[in-house]
Amino acid sequence: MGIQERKEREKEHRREEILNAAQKVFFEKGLQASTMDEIAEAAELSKGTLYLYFKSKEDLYLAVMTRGMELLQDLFDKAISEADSPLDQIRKVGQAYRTFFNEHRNFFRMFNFFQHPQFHKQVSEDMMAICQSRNQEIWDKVIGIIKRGIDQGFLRNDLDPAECAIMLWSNSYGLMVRMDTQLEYFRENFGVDLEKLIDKSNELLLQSMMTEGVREKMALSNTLNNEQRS
Amino acid sequence: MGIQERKEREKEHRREEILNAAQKVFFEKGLQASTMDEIAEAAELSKGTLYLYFKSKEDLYLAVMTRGMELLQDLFDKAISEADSPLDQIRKVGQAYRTFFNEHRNFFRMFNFFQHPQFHKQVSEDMMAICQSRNQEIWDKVIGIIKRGIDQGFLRNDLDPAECAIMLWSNSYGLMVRMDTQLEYFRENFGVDLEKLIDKSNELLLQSMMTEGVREKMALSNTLNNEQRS
Amino acid sequence: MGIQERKEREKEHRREEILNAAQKVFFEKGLQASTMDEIAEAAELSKGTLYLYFKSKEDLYLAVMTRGMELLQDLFDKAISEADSPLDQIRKVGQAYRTFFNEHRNFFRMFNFFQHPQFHKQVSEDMMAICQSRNQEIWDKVIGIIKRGIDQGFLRNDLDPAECAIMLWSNSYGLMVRMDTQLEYFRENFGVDLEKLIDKSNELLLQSMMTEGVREKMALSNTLNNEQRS
Amino acid sequence: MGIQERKEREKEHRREEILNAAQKVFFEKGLQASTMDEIAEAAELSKGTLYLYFKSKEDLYLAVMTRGMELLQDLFDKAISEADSPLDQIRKVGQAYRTFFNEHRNFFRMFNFFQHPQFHKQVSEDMMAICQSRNQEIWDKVIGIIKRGIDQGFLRNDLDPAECAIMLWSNSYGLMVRMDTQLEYFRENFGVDLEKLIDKSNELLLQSMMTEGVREKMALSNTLNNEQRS
DNA sequence: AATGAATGAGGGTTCATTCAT
DNA sequence: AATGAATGAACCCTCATTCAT
Repeated sequence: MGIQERKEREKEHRREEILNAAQKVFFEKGLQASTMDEIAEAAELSKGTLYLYFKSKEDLYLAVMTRGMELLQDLFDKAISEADSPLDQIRKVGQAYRTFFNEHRNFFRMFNFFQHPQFHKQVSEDMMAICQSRNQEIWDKVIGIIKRGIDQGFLRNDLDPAECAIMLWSNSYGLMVRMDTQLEYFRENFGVDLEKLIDKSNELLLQSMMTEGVREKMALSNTLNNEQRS
Repeated sequence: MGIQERKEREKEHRREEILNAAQKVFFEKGLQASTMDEIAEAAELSKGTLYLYFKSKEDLYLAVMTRGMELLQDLFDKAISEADSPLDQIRKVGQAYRTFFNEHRNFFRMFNFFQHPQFHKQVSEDMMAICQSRNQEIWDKVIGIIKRGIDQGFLRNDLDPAECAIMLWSNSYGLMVRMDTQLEYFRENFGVDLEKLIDKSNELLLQSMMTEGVREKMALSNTLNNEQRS
Repeated sequence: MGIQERKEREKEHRREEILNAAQKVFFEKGLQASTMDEIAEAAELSKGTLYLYFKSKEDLYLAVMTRGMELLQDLFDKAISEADSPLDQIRKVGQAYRTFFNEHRNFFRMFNFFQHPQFHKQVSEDMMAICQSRNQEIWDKVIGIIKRGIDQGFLRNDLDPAECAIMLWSNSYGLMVRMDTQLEYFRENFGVDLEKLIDKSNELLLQSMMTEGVREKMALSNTLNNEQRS
Repeated sequence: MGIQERKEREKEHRREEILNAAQKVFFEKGLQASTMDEIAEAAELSKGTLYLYFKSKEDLYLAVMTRGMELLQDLFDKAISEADSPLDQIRKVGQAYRTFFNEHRNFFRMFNFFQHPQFHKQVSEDMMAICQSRNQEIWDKVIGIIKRGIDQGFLRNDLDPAECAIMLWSNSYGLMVRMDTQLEYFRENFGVDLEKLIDKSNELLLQSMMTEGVREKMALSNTLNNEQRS
């Protein structure tokens, strides 16, 4: 048994090494421009070995994407579990998304890239199905939080939870894409700090979704906080 | 003279035909996955002929992108010139962007695609420069409108025009990407109509930027309009 | 009649212009690397027009080579006619060859290039035949001079005129090739002036072919010349 | 270990096979007119395989040239080491060059071809540098021998070793080119045996460079030899 | 399990030549 | 006579994948 287990572990370890190499190369060049040769070299393995662990280049890419999706899900799960109220959950999930964007930019870009319908035609249906299912898990999770926020009276009950989730997400997403591609342009030409703008914009949007009472309570606590600070 | 003119026209016409063919192929497969053979076949011309009109595949791609950028600029220019107030300009430009998204979806996707840093590595610096310069023209135009809106008292003067432009644009953009990729998913699972959500979300955002007076006047006129309709 | 003649002249003139252009391009890049487009552009004519005057790229190349061969023949003919003795003829022809090398280096190289058997396979048999016939005319001429030199007692009658011609020619030729490719190398590393070496070497070789009497007479006249100079 | 060595040998062997195929094709058609397809076919391998062993067509060509240069150098080295006096070295090196010309005619032609300035433009600078450095090694070697011949009193000390080397080499070279291209012409039309002419011409030239004493000693030994023979 | 040699199907681009105008 | 648009056959090189060892 022990031998078999060790072999199992070693195999898993080798798989991870290959994934690390592939991830590095894919991040740099994207799916098409990356070659199996490069990945093999980065993994310090022969090209043939890659095919023992992954059945194609695309399969490798999918495995890397899966890593990223798991990473995002973990961040979200952690945010949710650490928060002490539905409102806090929403905020922390938002922060988690921004963390993902900032600290795993390459995955953020990979996901963006993958969204393009052009891309879909170059990829097997299996891969598409897997990715979409993952994606929907995340959306279901986010919408679930908002729903709880409404049900527990934190957010206005005239709002649709799915719509709120989409608006909050898309608001962040849209600004992140801008930040990823034009951070310097806006800073230099218009003195705009996109990073702060994301925070600000998201908080404003969230407040407009809160019930009257919650908003007032929050304003009060902010005032107190500010007084304490000063 | 007539002969030369006709030849000129025919040549231009042939160029357009090639562009049409290339556009079709690029829309379907993207830059890398499209081949000159496919484009030549779509254009019903020999591959060599393509090179009489465009010096490389990339050049062809750039020409297609340029078409799209001109299209977007024209839509924006038309929107601006037809509007009768800065506020109306902002709204009409927003509508123009949504029109572009709805009626020229493939160009919208192409631009998205082009933004990816991975993509930049596969494209000449010349091409990047041209596209970025176009892009900045558009941003300058949009920010200009908002600035006028503030200067003429329609929008709150405590706001930064560039920040407003970015927020409005990114808000629409984020939702459009969602709509482009998950329209059906949200409609079927949560009954959300993304198209309406874009309108709604944009109008809300815009209102939060207006000065008190303007917002009230608008609310009044809306009431009147609604009464007239009913 | 006058009209036809003028047309004839114009046509000839146009042909010359094309040849000038082709020559320039061929000199720079050689047969294979030169394109009809380049030649057409250099001639400020359309590509199609080239084919009205020459039936192929190769044909054009042949015409340029012919020019060069005529040039060399003219130089030789002039040298021969201006000389006042067989010995002087030989010397002047040698000088003419060196003049050709120095002032029409590109033709010298073209001929060299053309000699390569590899090259022959890429060229029509017609072309080969024409060039070889020209080449033999020149050899016949040179050998003829030497023969006269022997017959009239200037050169040793135990020598074979063809052998002498070959030795003189090849001696110059071998040094010229060296000079063409390694002039700098030998000057910088060994202080050798290849140009002077050609003169010296040729004169030595020629003297070794002279009859005793002629050599003494020449030595005497050189002494006198040197005394006059000093 | 044995396995690795065998693989190493096999790989080397395969490389040689490819080189043999390439050599054959290059000899026939030259660099430009030879295609990788032809070489692959001659090697009975796929085109892709060629690129596992050589990074480009030019690299393959360079490898073939290198073979030739090594061959010539080996011949020269052997000639030098087998000779028992500087004078004998010079003679044996001359013979080695003639052997190279006779037995490796295609390499002789390849080197000629490579000298053409036109050719240089079609070849990478790296390649040029490598070939020139090889070429200079040979020249240095040849000049070195002559220098020793002078220093040890075999050759006249009023002569420059580099000049002598150039004259001897170029004399042979010029006649070889003639022989390569017009052997038949001269034999049939003028009864000249170019092969013997090279020997004779080279020996004459060498004698004119010897010191008086050496020349007399040689003449004497020749007389004796001839008497013994008769 | 791991290797890495071998494959072969393209991919973008070039260019001599033709031909309708 | 002159044009120049169009062709199509190559050419060099790449790379995902396979397979014998």
